[in-house]
Amino acid sequence: MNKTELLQGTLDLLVLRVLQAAPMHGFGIAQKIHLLSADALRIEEGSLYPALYRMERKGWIEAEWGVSENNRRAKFYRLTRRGRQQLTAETETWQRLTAAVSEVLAKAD
Amino acid sequence: MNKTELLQGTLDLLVLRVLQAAPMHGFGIAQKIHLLSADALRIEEGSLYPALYRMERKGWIEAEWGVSENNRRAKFYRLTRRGRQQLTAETETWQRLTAAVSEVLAKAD
DNA sequence: TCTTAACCCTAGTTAATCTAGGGAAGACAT
DNA sequence: ATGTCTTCCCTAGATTAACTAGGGTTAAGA
Repeated sequence: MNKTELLQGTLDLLVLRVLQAAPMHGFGIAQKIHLLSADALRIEEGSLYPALYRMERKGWIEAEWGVSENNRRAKFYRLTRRGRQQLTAETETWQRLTAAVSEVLAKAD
Repeated sequence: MNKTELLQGTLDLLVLRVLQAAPMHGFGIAQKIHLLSADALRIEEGSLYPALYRMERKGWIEAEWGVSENNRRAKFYRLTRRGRQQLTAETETWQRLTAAVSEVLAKAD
């Protein structure tokens, strides 16, 4: 079935949402998503870092090097204003599309 | 934002579900999804036919040529037993993943 | 000193969907 | 009869997200 453990298109949404709560480094973002989803969502680093780079390039997030809770060098990301707008838009799209799929699943007969 | 009007990975699920309700030809499947979703989901023919071909190759659906309601030559698809199993599995995956995403969206703070 | 864990990164692959076409044939109006 | 519209099917090539499968550095702890 799905090799990807993620619905394509949701990674950006998840990352934006987590960063809205608080600035965070990449590794921490992945951990938080994993934790909040009760193990259901697992973000591969090979997916995450390219995604962060993409989003930075689009101006949705900004990075700054710092030191993590574990005293490691880490790159902290935070939402920009455009990132907040993007989050709003993607959240709406997500709601609309999942509602639509649910409708089809429910009413197909 | 999303250029695709679909969450990737949901097309198979939608098609399987519609075919579970009744055998149908490709064009009709697209119409039915469009209708049931109240215009929110639109399946491009360039996405649909390759998807039907993939699913037939995987043994989830079977095709037979016939004549449509409008007296046109049309290829009617129906679910196989394995297609029904696949539908069950994909429905579960869908529920699990959307629930997980919702959790993250809700509890990130 | 060695291992493990925390952190970051990238090249290349895979695969789903879209774009942008093409074509045949029935229906219907003129 | 001609032309146009609609229904139905199909495909090549592009795009792009996410994955696989690596690689590397450095702090902590045994």
